[in-house]
Amino acid sequence: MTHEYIPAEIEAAAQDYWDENQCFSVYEDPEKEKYYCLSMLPYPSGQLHMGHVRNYTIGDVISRYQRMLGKNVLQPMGWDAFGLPAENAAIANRTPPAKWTYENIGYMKDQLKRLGFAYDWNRELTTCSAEYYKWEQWFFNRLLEKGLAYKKMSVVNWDPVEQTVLANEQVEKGRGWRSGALVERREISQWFIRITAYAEELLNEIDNLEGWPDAVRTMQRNWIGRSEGVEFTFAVEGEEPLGVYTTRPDTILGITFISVAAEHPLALKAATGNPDIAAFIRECKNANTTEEELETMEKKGVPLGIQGIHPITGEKIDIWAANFVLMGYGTGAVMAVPAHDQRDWEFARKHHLEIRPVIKCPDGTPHNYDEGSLTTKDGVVCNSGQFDNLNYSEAFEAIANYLEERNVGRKTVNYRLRDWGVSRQRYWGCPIPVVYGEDGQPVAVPDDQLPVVLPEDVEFSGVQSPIKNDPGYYQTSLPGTRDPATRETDTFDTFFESSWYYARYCCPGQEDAMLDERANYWLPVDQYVGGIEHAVLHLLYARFFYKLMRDAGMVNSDEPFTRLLCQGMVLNGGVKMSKSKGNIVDPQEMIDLYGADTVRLFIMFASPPEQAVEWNDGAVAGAHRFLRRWWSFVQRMKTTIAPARKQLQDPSWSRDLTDTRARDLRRVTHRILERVNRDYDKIHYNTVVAGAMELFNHLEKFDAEANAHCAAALRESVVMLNKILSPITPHIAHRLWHELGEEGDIMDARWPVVDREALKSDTVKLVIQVNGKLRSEMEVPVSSTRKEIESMAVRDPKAQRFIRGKDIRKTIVVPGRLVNIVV
RNA sequence: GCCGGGGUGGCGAAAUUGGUAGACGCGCCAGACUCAAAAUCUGGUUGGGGCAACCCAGUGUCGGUUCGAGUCCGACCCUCGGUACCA
Repeated sequence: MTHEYIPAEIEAAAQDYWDENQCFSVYEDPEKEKYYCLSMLPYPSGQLHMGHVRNYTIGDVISRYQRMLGKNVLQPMGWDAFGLPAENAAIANRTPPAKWTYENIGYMKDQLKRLGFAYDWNRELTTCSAEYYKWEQWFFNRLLEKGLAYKKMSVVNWDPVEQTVLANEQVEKGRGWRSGALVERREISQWFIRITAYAEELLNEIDNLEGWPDAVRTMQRNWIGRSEGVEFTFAVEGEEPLGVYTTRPDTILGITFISVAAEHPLALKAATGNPDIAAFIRECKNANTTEEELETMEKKGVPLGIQGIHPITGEKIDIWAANFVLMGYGTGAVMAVPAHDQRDWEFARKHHLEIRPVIKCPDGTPHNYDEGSLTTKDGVVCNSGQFDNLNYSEAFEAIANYLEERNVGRKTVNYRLRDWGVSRQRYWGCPIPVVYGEDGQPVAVPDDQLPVVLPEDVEFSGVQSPIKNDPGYYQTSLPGTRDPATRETDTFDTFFESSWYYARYCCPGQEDAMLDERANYWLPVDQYVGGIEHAVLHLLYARFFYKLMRDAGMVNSDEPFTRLLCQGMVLNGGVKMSKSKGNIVDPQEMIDLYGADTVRLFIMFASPPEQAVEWNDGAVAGAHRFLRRWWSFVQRMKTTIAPARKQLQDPSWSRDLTDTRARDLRRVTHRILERVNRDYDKIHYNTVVAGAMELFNHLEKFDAEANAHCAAALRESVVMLNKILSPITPHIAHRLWHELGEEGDIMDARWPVVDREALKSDTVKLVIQVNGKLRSEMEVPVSSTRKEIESMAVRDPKAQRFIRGKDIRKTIVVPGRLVNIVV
């Protein structure tokens, strides 16, 4: 059997062909409609995992489909090469991060090639190369010039044993994951990018992102968290006034205490003469910095013995230090209204603080806080003097105006979004291009001295960043002088690299600029594909960065990603594949065993792209079985259907097709095609594959040898099915295309179009329901009127059994679907 | 805690978005081929009842709207993603 299905041979041959003919290299062609399909670039962790395979197969199917629709398709690939895992590997293997990273890239690139992805490899980029990050440093200088980059104190996880900053991921139950030491909150000076200056635009433009999943749009809206409220101050004797922000000014008369962060100046000052407060502040340092931790930990506090003066009543309100308030988020102080806020209520109950209701219960019942009958929703104000009986918006206005007139407050818009902290105290990242003079003031490294190159040949044995201990790196001079200076040894957050890589793909080889005019041919990205875990951070930073580039005149659209698809995870045994769970299925083994087409087919078939997919060895074998059957079917039939090739080139070939069997096959084929095309457009590839299998089941049962009409009909279906499968299983499709004697390459073939004539049928099947329950079905002429359908349904013998002896109250006819008789 | 998803046969899922619940595949059962097994092919396969035609129940739980609900509304349970230094 020379015509056995041997994927290894077929796939290697197809890949060589694509490589040699540069089939996926694309150029700007103003004559053609462009389509930019982008998959999130991988972190080069060592090997591809199934999540990558799924992500990139989805992107590849989209790209190949769009190409067959006649578009000029760009699909690039690159490496998100900076990051923490390289440092961990360096410690574990005593390999410098750069070496480890480049080796991984080499291996993973080979794996990607073996999966047959239609990438334009000429545009490959690696974010840890100085050619790439040079432009990041250059752009940072532009942000400095505009005042969009600045320094401020900010909290980090400090490991007192290793004397280093830990990522949240490196903190386990409050302890450093290697040292086991209790982690401390520590404030250090860090670089920030002013994303809050773009908060309004980032929020408003979410409305225009119609090609994005609603879930992501909602999450981004909530993350930005625009609120309208009032900001006002409490006078504090001998101190600066204490500012707070609230969205509930209607409850201001219910304030019974104020909480400030443990790091707040008022707390620190109070601690000097009070060991209890000092101890509490020390205790607060032993906490993680995550929001989750902040919100779920036990709420603790101590009174500072100082009071703020209520701006309306003039009452003295006790100020507490609390562990759930963080310095640096807002003012570091919050007002507390325990009668109408769950957290404040719990805190007040614990510390026996006054609970003063100022909003009437909705049903008029009295407040009973021992039972916890808490009104947290807005309502009618009470116990608030002149503001009594106002509703929420009236009270909001009246109280805001009151504070504004007395110059102690004002209405304001607030965002939950905080500025983007980009400093990382790590080695394996892009150096922040700044030096510090002897006065400690930061000075930008001039453009002509960029890039500031990260030394790659380093000893990395401990957890400390090697460049922080390397005078050869950090000792320098102030630009344009001989004055000694010290380099910034922090590096950028790796989200910096992934915020603009999609634009750089458009400008391969450009050494003199960050981007050039080619970017505006390809951008914005038409379809972005990646994991839902990036719903907020990466996708928000990338949107922000794009607007920064727009305002720097480098791109001329407002949003980087027109459509977004978030693929689900790959699970095994109901949980995510991971090393720690020991449930990893190695894509390489699967490719070796079955071939890339089988792996691609399985992963597209098993689940809709947005949903989690469960790995199933048996189903993979099933996908392979299908390809083998399809392959041998074509081998068996290709001679029979060969003579019809010329005939099918005439667009009106089917007009003379009189054989009923041939016409039936065409009806089935085009009905399935109609569904398949719809599903391709909607990126429902699991049902595309189901449709392909269904069509194939029909073809296998079809007798093509009956006559020439049947042979022609089968040829149409076979060629069509090969096209339908080709974006998903491109190698076998490429080969069979040639075996079928078709011209050119299938990747440039025209996508099949539904023949409306072929769909036509004389009759239609209708379901008969009685009281909404299925009781019978009937075949009626398509031309039947509503009346005719009703009377046929009522006379139907099976339906009669449920109608007889009862009054027909009404009859509902849904054309083409059903009749429901209500008795 | 907060924000956002998801719960449908033994399993992955489908259902033209309010109109036949379970397409397609996996698994399983039976049969064919074989000395036998594997592979392959054919048929069956939501559960319960019935010789059968058929009947009843059924889409996480409870309630509601509707001629009709997996789909819409309300409450709840479980689970997954994110939570600003994992990427």
